[in-house]
Amino acid sequence: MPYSSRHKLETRQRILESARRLFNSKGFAEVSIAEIMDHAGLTHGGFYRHFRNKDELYAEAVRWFLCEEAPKPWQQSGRNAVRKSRAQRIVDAYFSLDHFDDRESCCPLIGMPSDVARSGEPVKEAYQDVLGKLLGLLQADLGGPGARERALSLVALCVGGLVAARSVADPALAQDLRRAAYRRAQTVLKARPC
Amino acid sequence: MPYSSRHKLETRQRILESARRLFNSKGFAEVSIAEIMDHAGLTHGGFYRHFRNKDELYAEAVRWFLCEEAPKPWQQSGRNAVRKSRAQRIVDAYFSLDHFDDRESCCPLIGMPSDVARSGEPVKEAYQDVLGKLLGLLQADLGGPGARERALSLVALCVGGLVAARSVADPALAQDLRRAAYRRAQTVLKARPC
DNA sequence: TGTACATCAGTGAACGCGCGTTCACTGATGTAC
DNA sequence: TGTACATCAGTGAACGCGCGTTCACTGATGTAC
Repeated sequence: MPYSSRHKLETRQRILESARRLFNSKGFAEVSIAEIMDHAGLTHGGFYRHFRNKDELYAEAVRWFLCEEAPKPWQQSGRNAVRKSRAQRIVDAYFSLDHFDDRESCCPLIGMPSDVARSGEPVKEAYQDVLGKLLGLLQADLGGPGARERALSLVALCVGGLVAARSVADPALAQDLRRAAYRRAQTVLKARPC
Repeated sequence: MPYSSRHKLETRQRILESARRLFNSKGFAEVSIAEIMDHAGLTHGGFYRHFRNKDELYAEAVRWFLCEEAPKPWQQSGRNAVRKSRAQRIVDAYFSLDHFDDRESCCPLIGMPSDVARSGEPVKEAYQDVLGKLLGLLQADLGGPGARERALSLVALCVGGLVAARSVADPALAQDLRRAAYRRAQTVLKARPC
């Protein structure tokens, strides 16, 4: 079996990374396989050595966000943010202006939600894996009896605050939405529900 | 000028209604002009008597949700829900299972957010008109100094709670997300931020 | 160690298809007389 | 009131294009000897 399996794996990962970025910023239907392969430094024909079809790639690309070597904002063990809990750091990173602006590399939870809602089960499962990961991190960190409930509403605030803000024409309104959701998330983080 | 202007307006509205439903449930790129015209009882060629192109239709279709004769859930003056404030009724309707399930006729805020985020200014302006309408209703009803801030976080919870729930494979998790966001919205409705 | 071979990742032309858009035409109907 | 006409909403064939997918081929490289 020539071409080491390591070589094939690396190529596959380049395709996935290229796909993740393009799907995130342009959406499923607006990205062609040729474009994805081109960004991965390949030609379109080779695609089918790695994936069965475009739909399979989509599900894998969503999930790829979890496996990616590149550190997620909330995984950077913030050495200069010693006082902050991990949940606090996750929420800070999620609502940050950088994350809002980064259409290519942002979390797929905010990059492609309505496309996923209209996709098949495999894609929704991949989305759920990402959402479950975030939910689990938050819940574990919050602890206590209401942890899951609080984590769920934090996820809703994260997704809604950024998705709505991105879909609005006026930048001032967008920032108001993002910041209001962020402040509300702070109250969820800091206190049990009133 | 044969064919009364009333006739042309009615045809235009049939196209908009058809487009709104199809864009909501399938997304911008996944719907063809022929399909929209077919659902409106017309053939594709006549489309360009009413709209300049598909993009223009998209923006108009988002905005059409506001003008539509069909009553929005939160506009039904609930005669049998006398005790509830209008803001309360809006939030109840928004998070209802019916609204969650209705992919065709749901609010475009939750039907097409990520498509809109990737579209041009006219589409974002239309989305903003809808979001602004909801925001204004909530804010006016809440009243007081923190009203806008609370209304903004309610919108984030509405959008995030339903959009995330729709993109997840496990129905139980979807309902957990929807209900947790709803309960959190109740605390925002009932009390000033802690 | 060196060589012949088999494998299969990657190439690029080709395919059929559906799309957005255009256009010559039809025919229903408001208006002028 | 009745009729001829002009307008333009709606039709459906046609266009060029880019897409997902297939396939015969190339050539790099791991393995067997």
